[in-house]
This record gives sequence, structure tokens and C-alpha cells, in this order.
Amino acid sequence: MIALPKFYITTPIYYVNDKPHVGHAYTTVAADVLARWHRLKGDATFFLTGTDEHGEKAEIAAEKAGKSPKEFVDGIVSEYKRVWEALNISYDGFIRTSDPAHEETVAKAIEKIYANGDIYKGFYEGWYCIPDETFWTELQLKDGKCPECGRDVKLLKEESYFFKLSKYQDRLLKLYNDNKDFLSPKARAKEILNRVKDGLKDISITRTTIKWGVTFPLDKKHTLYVWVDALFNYISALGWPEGQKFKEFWPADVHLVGKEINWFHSVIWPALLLSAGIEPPKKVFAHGWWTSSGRQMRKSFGNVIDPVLMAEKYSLDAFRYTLLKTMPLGEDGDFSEDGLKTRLNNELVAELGNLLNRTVTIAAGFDGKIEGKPELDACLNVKLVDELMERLDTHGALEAIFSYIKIANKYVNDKEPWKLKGAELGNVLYNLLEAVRIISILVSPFMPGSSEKINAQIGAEPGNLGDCVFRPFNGKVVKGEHLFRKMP
RNA sequence: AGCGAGGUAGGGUAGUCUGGAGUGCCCGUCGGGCUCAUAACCCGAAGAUCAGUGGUUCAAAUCCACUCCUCGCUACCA
Repeated sequence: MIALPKFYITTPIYYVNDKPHVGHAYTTVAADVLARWHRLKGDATFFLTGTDEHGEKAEIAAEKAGKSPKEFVDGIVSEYKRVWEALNISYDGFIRTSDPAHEETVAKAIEKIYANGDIYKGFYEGWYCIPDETFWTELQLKDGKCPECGRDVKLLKEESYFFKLSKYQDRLLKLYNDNKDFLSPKARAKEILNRVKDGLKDISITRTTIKWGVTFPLDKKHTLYVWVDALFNYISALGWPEGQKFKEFWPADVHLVGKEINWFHSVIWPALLLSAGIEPPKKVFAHGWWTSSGRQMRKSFGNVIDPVLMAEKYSLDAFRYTLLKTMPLGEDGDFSEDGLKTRLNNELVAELGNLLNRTVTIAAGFDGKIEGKPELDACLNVKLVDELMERLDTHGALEAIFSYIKIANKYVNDKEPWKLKGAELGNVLYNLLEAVRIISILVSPFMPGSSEKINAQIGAEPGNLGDCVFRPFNGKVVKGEHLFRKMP
């Protein structure tokens, strides 16, 4: 049987100690764009995001707010959902690690891993900084003191259960070798590869001091460490082991993650899955980080970017476009309002908006037949755009789409339709309107709202990737408002 | 310190694996053209000892060695 094309993409689940900033927005918008692209292709698509709600930090934050952990995280979760709605995120599933169903899944998976002989009881030893309430490894210490605050640290020992990560070194290396794209992008791959080659240590997966989390099923005194429980969200959301969605969508095609959590997703997660007898995901892609106006984003610098504010001020699609156009997914980049404004004015207004506007203006004053021979189809390379998107090169895909927009703009200049009339003008308009219709489809994953506006003005239905070919134009042009407004 | 990535015009990048004229792209700057369009659109120009040194070669941004600089990762703070 030939498997139907399917696409399962995930964002990390976001930790609930603060409201979403541009970093969260970036990952989520990028995943949204990829999910929408696959829907255009007709793939059965499942796009998962969610929240990571357990652990000490959430517990403490709740206490400070005078709420129970559950009450507290409920509040943050609705904030996340509000932001995702504002950013037009088309998620299919929203997983919360405090859902009882998730907790049951985790417990079941842990039991399988235990049954496989990969969990044992031991002692966790670490250097503990009491004022910071943080454990450090020997390597992290700075001159034998806490690297964060410089104060003395104490060697503490506590009972803990361990996962035999060391046992999976060879199988992980085989996984990386058999699936060259598993570790993505390439620049990050070697980082992981070399560390795995250097050898893996077993990892402590439980704590006795924390209550807000999933109870360790084999010893109720212990609570699972929050990241262990968090990783399993990707399968609990699909109803592992028997759920229909799990059968349809697992393994994940892409886990999109920030580079700070690459280790967990590229090493620990597949090892846990292998141990539980579950197929590992196909790809873990670690994207880059944003600086803001040249500096690290920090509250104390006053340069933290609020995604909703940006969307309100400059239009949502200009913001989404800027996130994906500024740098390739794997790289770091700088976010600035000036940069956003420049892109809005010079690319969205001047290239895309202007193409639509001039086309529609000329078409509105034309009463002949809009028909002709395709002339603008040869320079359109939908296949290239698709290949770039398959490689998660959203940046390159946008460049390819916009280079086509430029060609269409140049076509207007070359043909000087304002000097033409009759069939000649009908032919030029035919080419422009078909180009605009196709461009609208191609940009729709990036800028869904703008795509709808374009369709309204040229009287086109929303299309899919198969519609990106020249055919008789049967829309009805209704000139509307400017697609984007220029900002001073 | 170990491991990794990178240093190409004012900024950002592609090209490096598989050597062959500094070739390309985006933004910015300057000049011209056009006028359907949101002072827009089109064309053109300026601008680079391709981090440095040494080597291999007929030929090096590209291969080799060394040096300098920047950034990331180093596991149980999600």
C-alpha cells in the first residue's frame, strides 16, 4: 500500500512562566507557514503546539501569584492562545502537559522504558547553589563557585531514578547516519554528533523535591523531571499508543525547536523513543535566535519585542513576512522596527502591493476580454519553491517568489499597457492577472490574510499548489484598498 | 580548555565540497528613464587588497599549514 502524503510538524511546548515574546512567535509562525504549505500541497497535515506546565519554576511563579499551579498555568495558557489567534496560527492541536491524558501517556511510556530495563535507581550528585536553588555540573563551575552568582556551592546527593542514555550511543549514531537530515541544519549537526561520539552519560529523570509534575509510576515518592514529561507531548497529543492520529501521523516529519533545546530533541528524545519501542521522528530542526536592534533581548535593555504589538502596528502579514524573510531558519538574525518598516515599504508595498494595485487599476478601466497567450509562465518555478520549502528554506522560498513578483513588475514596464488597447491589452492583463492569482497562492502560507485580499480583488478562489499554472482567467476584477499601507 | 560554525563592497548574504576573470542576490547610496501604480516602477553607476601570513598550482575566495578575530555548544536551570 502506498502511504498517503502526510505531514506532522510540531513546535516545542512553551514553558508557562511568562507570556510569549518574539522568539515563541518566530517558531510558531515558521511552523504555521510550513503546515500551511503542506496543506496547499494536499498533504494530510497535523500541526501541534502547546504548553509545558510542570516543574519548579511554574510552581514558584504560581505561589508568588497566590494561585494554585493549575489556576496559574490556565491563565498563561489563555494568553498563549490569544496571541496565536492574533498571529493567525492554524494549529490543529494544542497540547497541555497538565492534561490528565498526557500524564497517563507519560506514565505508560515510562513503564515501557522500565520494562525494557532502561531505568534504574541511583543517586544524583551535583553542586548545588543554595541561594539560586540550582544544580551545576563540575564543568559549569567557575573557580569552584556558582557561575551565576559567584557564591559557594555544596555537593548534594539525592535519590533519583536514571535513564540508561549511555546504552543508546550506537543506535543514535546509526539513526543519524541512516537519516542524514535528522540533525538539521547541518551547522548544528556536528555539534550533536561529536558530543554523542564522545560518549553519553545516564541521566537523572526524577526528583523527590518537586510535586507539580507527573508522578513517577514506579515509585510514588518521585516526580518525573519536567523535561522528560514534556518531550512525550509529541506522542500524547496523538493518542499514543492506540489513537487514530498516532497511527496516521507518527513519526513526526519535523520537530521545530530552538537551538537551546536541540540536545533534548536530537539525543534524549529519540533515545527515549527507541527504548519505548517507538519509531523516532524524521527530523529535528534547530532554528536560530533573534537579537533586537543588535543586542540580546532582555527586559533590562527595554528591547523585548512584543509580537502582538508589532502585528497591530505594522499589520500582521508584514510581521510574519519579516520573521521569515530576515534570515534563513537555521541562522541567527536581528529584529528591528526599522528593518520591519523597510521590508514593509520596499518589498510588500513597492513590489507585491504595487503589482496588484497597478494590475487591478488598469484592468478596472478595460472593458474588453481578458484572454491571451501565457507569456509570464516560463519564468515561474513552482517546483523550485516547493523544493526550498521541503528543505525548510522559507527564506529562499520567499526570495524565489519575490523574484517572480519583480519579473511581473518588469513585464508591466516593458509592455507599457497604459499605451495599449483591445486584444493587446487583454493579453497583457491576462498574463498579469494569472501571475497575480498564482502569486497569491504561493504567498498564502506566509501571508494568509493578504492572499485573501488579493483573491477578493481579482475575483479568484483560494487555490492549491496544483492551481499554480496558467489557464484561462475567469475572475472578476474589483479594485479594492491597498494591500499594505506604507509607514513613515 | 575541548568541540563546532563563521570572517566576501556601508550592512546582510550566496559562491568554497567538485580551483579557472571578484561572479550573484537583498537593503542602503548616487545618476538617468518612465508615469498605470502607495514620491511608486524600470535601467544604470559607485563601492571589496574575498580576515592575515605562508604554501601547493599555469591558475586560489575556493585546496594545505599557521595566526588573529567573532559567535555557538559543553547534558540534568525547559
